[in-house]
Amino acid sequence: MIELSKAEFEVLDAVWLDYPATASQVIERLSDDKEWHEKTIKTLLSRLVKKGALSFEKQGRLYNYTPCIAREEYTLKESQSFVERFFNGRIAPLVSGFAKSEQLSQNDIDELKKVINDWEKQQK
Amino acid sequence: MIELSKAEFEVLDAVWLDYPATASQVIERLSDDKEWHEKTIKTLLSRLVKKGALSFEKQGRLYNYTPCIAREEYTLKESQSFVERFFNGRIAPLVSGFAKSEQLSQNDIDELKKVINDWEKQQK
DNA sequence: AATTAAAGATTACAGCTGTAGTCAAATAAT
DNA sequence: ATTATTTGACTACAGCTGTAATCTTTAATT
Repeated sequence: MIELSKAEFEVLDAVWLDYPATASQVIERLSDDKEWHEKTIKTLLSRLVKKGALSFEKQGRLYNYTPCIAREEYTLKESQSFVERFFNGRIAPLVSGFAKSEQLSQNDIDELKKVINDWEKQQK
Repeated sequence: MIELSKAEFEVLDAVWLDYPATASQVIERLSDDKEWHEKTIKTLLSRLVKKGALSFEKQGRLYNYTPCIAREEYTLKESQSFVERFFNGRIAPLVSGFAKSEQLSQNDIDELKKVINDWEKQQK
């Protein structure tokens, strides 16, 4: 699995919003939340290319970046390894921790029920 | 929040198994799964002390290490920040990803149902 | 008492990370 | 055409990480 740092992931996330995207578009998208210098973001874009998370095509002197992986695929793999490391691969203890510390809303519960329901339907 | 690297967490996890624990006990506990050199583990123990994750008391020339945080507390904080970063703070999409990719067993589902049930009871 | 062994402290070192600055080439502006 | 600007490439640098080796002190052995 491609290993990305937190900062790299946030930049990739900005590309996932809509792509292909140029460096300046990515910089624009990140400008609200982040205090990053333009150069910083460009460095991170380069590192993402080097790591194989982004590809690009030249459009004149600009680069048009496109993710090499789907967000869902990446987050799933990260989730798996997270749950493996912290909870021995079991997901319920993670959810349980949220529940115990009042981190769950009724909406979360409803969503979880739906996931369970869909799963059960899937099993026929 | 104390930031720990993966390797540091694994060493701390070995201390959580039973503590206070000496360095050689920790080394022993890790010897099955890990190929780590004794020196490596001692380095990680020192770094955990420096980061405030472990404290120790001298017992003669040995150190007896004790965690400064509970495992549940640490994993909860990590879970929160994980879910925040990858799923905008919502837990259901994480579970949903597991479901879609056939990562859930009937047992996981049963455990999740129990968590939901307990939560609902809690809300009276 | 002298020697050896073991524990922790200190040092090492390359690769990753956050966070840019500088440089060279291409383009836009005058 | 010349100059200024913008883009991406390359360079920088300290702190974190993985992975130990060496040094110092203290305890165990002979």
